[in-house]
This record gives sequence, C-alpha cells and structure tokens, in this order.
Amino acid sequence: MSSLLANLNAEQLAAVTLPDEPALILAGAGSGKTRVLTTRIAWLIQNGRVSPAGILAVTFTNKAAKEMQTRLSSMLPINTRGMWIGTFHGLCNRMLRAHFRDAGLPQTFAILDSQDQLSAIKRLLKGLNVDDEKYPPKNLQYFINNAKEQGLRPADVEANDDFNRRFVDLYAAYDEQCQREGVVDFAELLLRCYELLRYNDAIRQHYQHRFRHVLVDEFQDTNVLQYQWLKLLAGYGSGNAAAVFAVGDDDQSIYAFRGANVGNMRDFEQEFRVRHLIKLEQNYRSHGHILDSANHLISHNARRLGKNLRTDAGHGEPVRVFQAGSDGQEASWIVEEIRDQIAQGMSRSEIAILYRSNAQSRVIEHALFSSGIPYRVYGGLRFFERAEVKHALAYLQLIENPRNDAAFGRVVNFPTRGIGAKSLEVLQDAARQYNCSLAEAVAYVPGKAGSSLGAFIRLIEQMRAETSRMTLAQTVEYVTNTSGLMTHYQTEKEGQDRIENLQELVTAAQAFVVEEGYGLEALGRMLPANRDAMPALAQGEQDQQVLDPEQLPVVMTPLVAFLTHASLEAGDNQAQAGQDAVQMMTVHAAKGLEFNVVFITGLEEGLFPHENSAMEADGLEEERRLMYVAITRARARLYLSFAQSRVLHGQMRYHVRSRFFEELPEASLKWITPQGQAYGAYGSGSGRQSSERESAWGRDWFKRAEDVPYTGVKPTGGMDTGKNYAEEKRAAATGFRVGQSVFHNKFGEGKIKALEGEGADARANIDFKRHGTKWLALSVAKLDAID
DNA sequence: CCCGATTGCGTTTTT
DNA sequence: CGCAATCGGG
Repeated sequence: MSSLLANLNAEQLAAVTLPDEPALILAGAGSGKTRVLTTRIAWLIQNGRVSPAGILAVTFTNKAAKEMQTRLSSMLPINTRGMWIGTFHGLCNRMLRAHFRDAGLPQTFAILDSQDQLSAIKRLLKGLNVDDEKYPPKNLQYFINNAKEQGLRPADVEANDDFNRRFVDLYAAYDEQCQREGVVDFAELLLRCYELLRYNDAIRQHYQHRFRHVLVDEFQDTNVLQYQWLKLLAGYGSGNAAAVFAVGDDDQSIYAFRGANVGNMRDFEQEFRVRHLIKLEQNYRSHGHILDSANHLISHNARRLGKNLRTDAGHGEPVRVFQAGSDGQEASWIVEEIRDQIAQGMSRSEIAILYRSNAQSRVIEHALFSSGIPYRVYGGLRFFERAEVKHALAYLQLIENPRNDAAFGRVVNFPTRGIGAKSLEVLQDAARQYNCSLAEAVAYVPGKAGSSLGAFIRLIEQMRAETSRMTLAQTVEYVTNTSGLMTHYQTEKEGQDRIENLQELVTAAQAFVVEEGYGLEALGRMLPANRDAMPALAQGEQDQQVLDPEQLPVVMTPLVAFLTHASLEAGDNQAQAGQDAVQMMTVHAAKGLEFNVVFITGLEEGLFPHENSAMEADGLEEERRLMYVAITRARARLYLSFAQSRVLHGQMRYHVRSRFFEELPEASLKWITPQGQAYGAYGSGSGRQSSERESAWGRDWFKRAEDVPYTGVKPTGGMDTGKNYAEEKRAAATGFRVGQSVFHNKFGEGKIKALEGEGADARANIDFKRHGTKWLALSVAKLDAID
C-alpha cells in the first residue's frame, strides 16, 4: 500500500489522499498531473473507499483516457476495461447506448464526425432551397454546435432579428433531419446525455448513486455543457453529492476558440464550496532558465488563479534567441542547430519544432528535407477520416441502417453506377414528398433511374444478408470487394495508397474485435456478430428496470461498435512512425508533450501573438498562455526565433519581433546574432512596452512596425533574402534553384522542389505537372530552365 | 463523366 | 503561394 504513495512529493501526496470531498487541483506543467490523478484512483480503490464501479474519470482525448487506464492497471491488479474511464463523448455514448429508448434514439444510431455534420448541413440547405451564400453551411454548423455546447435547443436560442431567426429555424430543421436519419453529431452526444440525466429521474438517481468519485482531467478545457453534465452526474446540490476531483491548469487554457470556459474553474470552486485547493508547483521537467521564462511570461496575465513553478534541476542553459532576416534564414539556422545537436548525440525525436500556424511548417520542412534530416509533421488527415475509408464505412453503415441518408448519398454513386445528379434530385424530391428516407424513396422513382437505384438497394440488401454470419473483419473485407471500391481504386492510377488503406481497415476491424473482447466469449453470450440472433434487441426490447449498463445484454453488435469507434476515435495522424525523426507541430498539438530540445519559431507580432487574437476579448492572454505551453515543453534546451520578413499567402510581409520577448527575463536569455548582421535595435532593453497598453495592442503593432528602425540587412524581397547558404552554393554550381520552373523532353513542365548533392551526384526533386514528383540526376537529365 | 482550369481562401482542434 | 472546391468543356 505504501508503495503507491512512495515517491510522491508533499503536494502530490496531499492531493492523492484528500477526503471524499470536492477538490480542485491546480496542476502546473510537468508537475505530475496524470500521476496524481491515477494514483488517486488507485489509492481510493486500494483503501476500500470506493469500488472500481463507483468511479467515473473523464478526459478530453482518447489518448489521455488510454494513458490513464494503462497506468492504473500497472498500479492495481484490476481490469480497467469495465470501468467508466473515458472521454466526455465516449462516456456519453456509452450511456446513450444503454438507455437508447429513454434518450429517444434508435438502437444503432450512427455518430457524425465534423465532416459528416457539414455535409448533412449542406444537404439540408439544398433540400430547403436555402441560399448558401447568405447562410454558409460552415456558419450554420458553428451556430448549431455553439448552441448545443451552451445546452441550448432551438427553442432556447434567442433570436433578435430575422437573420438569426432563420439560423434557429435551420438548427431545428437540422435536428429533425438527424432524428429522422438516426444520426447524432458530437455535440449532440453530450447534450442528449445531459438531457437524459436531467429529465429521467430514475436514470439520474441511479448514476448519482453509483458514482461516488468523479475525476476530471484538463478541467480548464471544459465547456459550459460539460460542466453542467458533470454537476448533474455528481449530484451537485443533492446532499449526497459525489466527490469531484477536478484537475486543471488555468495557465494552460488554450481552447477558448472551441468553447472551453476557464471560468468553470472559478465556478466550480464557488459552487461546490471547494475546501481543498491544492497547487502542484514542483516541476519535474524543465531546467531553471526555461521555467523562469515561463513564470515571468505568464505573470503578465491578469486573470489567474495564481501559481509559480519551481524546479530542483538548476539553471541549466540560457534560452537562445535568434533573429533571422527571413523565414528561409530562420529555417536554415534551425537546420544548422539541429545538425549540431544530432552530432552531439541528441536523438532526433527529442527535438521539436513548434509554430503557431500550420502554414509555417512548409519552409522549415523544405530546409530539413534538403539537408536530409528525417522529420515528422503532426496533423493532417487521420485514418478514419480518409475518403476511401469513409466510403467503406458508409456501406457498413447502410447495412446497419439504410435510413442513414448521409451514408446513402456518399456511396450511392461511388463507384459510379450511372446514378447522376438528375436521378438523385428525383429521388430527393420523392423522399421529401413521402417524408421518408432516400432508401425508402427509391420505390417511388420510375424509369431507368429507378432501376439503377433499385439495383443499389439490392446490393445493400445482399451485403446485409451475406455478411450476417460473418465476423467483423470478414464483413469489412466482403464490403470493400462487393461495393466495387477495390476494383475502382485498382483501375485508378494513384489508387495504391487507397487500396492499402482499405486493407488496413480490414486489419483494424480484426484488431478491434480482439481488443474489445468480441471473441468466442461474446459468441457464447449471444452471438453478437450475428444480427439475426438478436430478435429481442432488434425490436428494442430493452429491460427498462435494469439501469446498470453492465447488467444489460450486449446492446451493440461488433459492427455498430466498430462504426462508433471509427467516429469517436479517428485514429493516428500518420502511420509513418518508426524512424527516429525531428518532431514538427503546432503549439496546440504540443500540449501535454515534452522534448529535450524545443524550437519556438515565428515569434513575430501578428503571427505569435496572432493578429486575429486582438479581436477577441481575452485573446492576447490566450496567446500568452499558448506561449507558456510552448516554453514549458522544453526540458533542457529552448530556442526562440523570429524573422523580419516572411512569405505569407504568397506575399512578403515584414514583421516586428513578438512582444513576448519583452515579457521574458533578460537574465535567462542569450541573444544569438546572425553572422554579418548588426542587431542593435533588436537588442535587449529597447522598445520595452508596458502591459497596460495591451487593450489597444492591435493598433500598437502597426505603429511599432513603422517606428522600429532596421539597422540590420533590410530585406528587399525576392530571391536573395533568406536563402539557405548551402543551397545558394548548390544553385550556383548546377545552374538551378529550388522553385525554378523547368522543362524536360519526356516529362514536360515541372518545378524544382529540392536540390541535393554536388557535382556528378547533384540531383533535383522535380514536381512535374503531368507525371508527378521525380528525382532526376542533373548530370543525366536534359533540363531547360523556363522563365 | 472526367479532367483541367478557375476561383477563393488562408489560426489554433478534439470528439 | 498552395490547397480545396467548384466550374465548364470535351
């Protein structure tokens, strides 16, 4: 028992062993937050204060939830699978599946991801003949999600003018459409679950009675609805409330733009009469200069709960600051520093390059690529979001529920079956006229269109029949083949990756069955793989008396579970792990991670802090928190850089260094002057700005941009700024440069993306308009420059 | 129906 | 500038 608590510091120990009362843990960056959270759970269970079934622990990401489960099972010999540990959406989904009838949902409801939601909205607007110039689908999507995240149904939304009233009406129409099709979007999962608890006394009381301890991770990121949900679930104000253990860091709140409400921390403290507020201020990650920089910076924020990180690690190295003439120069400087680090034995994956916006990655990628340094860029499409995977999933959804019009529309003519826009229009009109789904409306479409559509319906029915006795993986494989998707991509010239992804989907289905335990054991229970074996459930014969989901029969077939998994957990960004590579990502994406060496790039007014943040209330403070998050990612070495000129949206822009430099402790900084450049005006001490003027910083920024004299090399725009020196040398030797348009006798016109090697080894990476990207040896290929 | 051309847009993102 | 979505010709 003592081993659980061993190695905890005094603050951590106090938090872990708090009595069963509401508590707020202010956990600074690198202070062992996850450790405290999981140890608390383990400690509660081990001391018999609560059974595993009496705990609910909630996070924002699947990654965090998984991490918590893994750590917990390493601390205690218990099976965490059945425990209520998950994301807000995952736990809500679980409750809604168990109580689908009370929630007013079909048993097999599908979950729309953001893309699906947007296309559902587009479809809705088209059907209602709404001018999508005046009511852009994106805006409506934002409006709907925003309302839902405030807990507002259409009837609750105040509309003070005709324009807004229209939005509210469309919101109502959208909800009706979703209900009709048996689909639920992300925000709806939460709102529907909230309403289930709110309006169903028996269910609410059941869960309130059951969960004695509710633990919340990243509490500063909760939105209004999530907090309301937590209050309801914890039985706030009932006299028998669960002990809510909220862990968060107001200084790391960086998601206001998507609804996070830091105010929830203050509200929680007051509403729950929190008597235990514990600050975890001991940092186990960063060296002194880095931590001093973080503390100093964040002290410029006005509204804080107050916290100061400390470390035993010693000062370490100073923070290195670099001023570049251009974005290209910044990139080549980064490359040089990284080369040095690698030469000194630093592992590439321990080096991270952070930036405020994704667009900044391009120049840096290019520089890394030309130098042959392996790198990995985070972000982009995830596995279950890829078009070909979504197509396959749509077929699977139609097997489960043919009324899913979104799925129907996605694949009715993919691969093409001669069902064009005209036919679909007729079908949609019929569906509207008879107030039924697209699949049901097929019966009313006459002629050739009708027979093509009929054939599609029969295809789906055939799939349903044929797969009813198959395993999940067999089903997925059968569907990718029978749908014609495989054949389609085989004939497409760039289809190889897509085929591999479809094969990967089969593998994922296989792995899912194993992981989720839908194996022989489940077959013995009630053959969930066999839908025909579940007549009682198919008729919705759920035992209303049994409230505990664990006592309910398996309500999800493996297929429904897999589809749910696909929506709720979009999968990894990229499979290309493996190689030891430099990590590149936005500051947002870096939250929660740590690296030995960190570069924070593009520290310029307008970029970081971002110019748009001046428009929003509290915008600058959020940017500062973002910078705080960025700084605290670094363990041993931190680099900060900015460029005087930068190509943005194809245009050269001139920037002044970020105000954040003025908010860092001079004693912890070491300014690096680029060779051959004076840097007087940018030295420390000049241009100090008082923080009281922050409110008008947008205008200030322009003024400063003019006021600050350039004593260094003033960028003149065009070629000679920001060139990688090595590249320049190469360009001189080969007569070619990156970005140059060239003509090849066989491949035609192309553009040079990269140059490598020298002399006889010189090669160029060329993106040909017609033939894709190729590496060509310059000594062999006959290339002509085009101007 | 497919492909090339044109147009528009550009902060951050998980579920 | 680079991309994604949409448009229009063959």
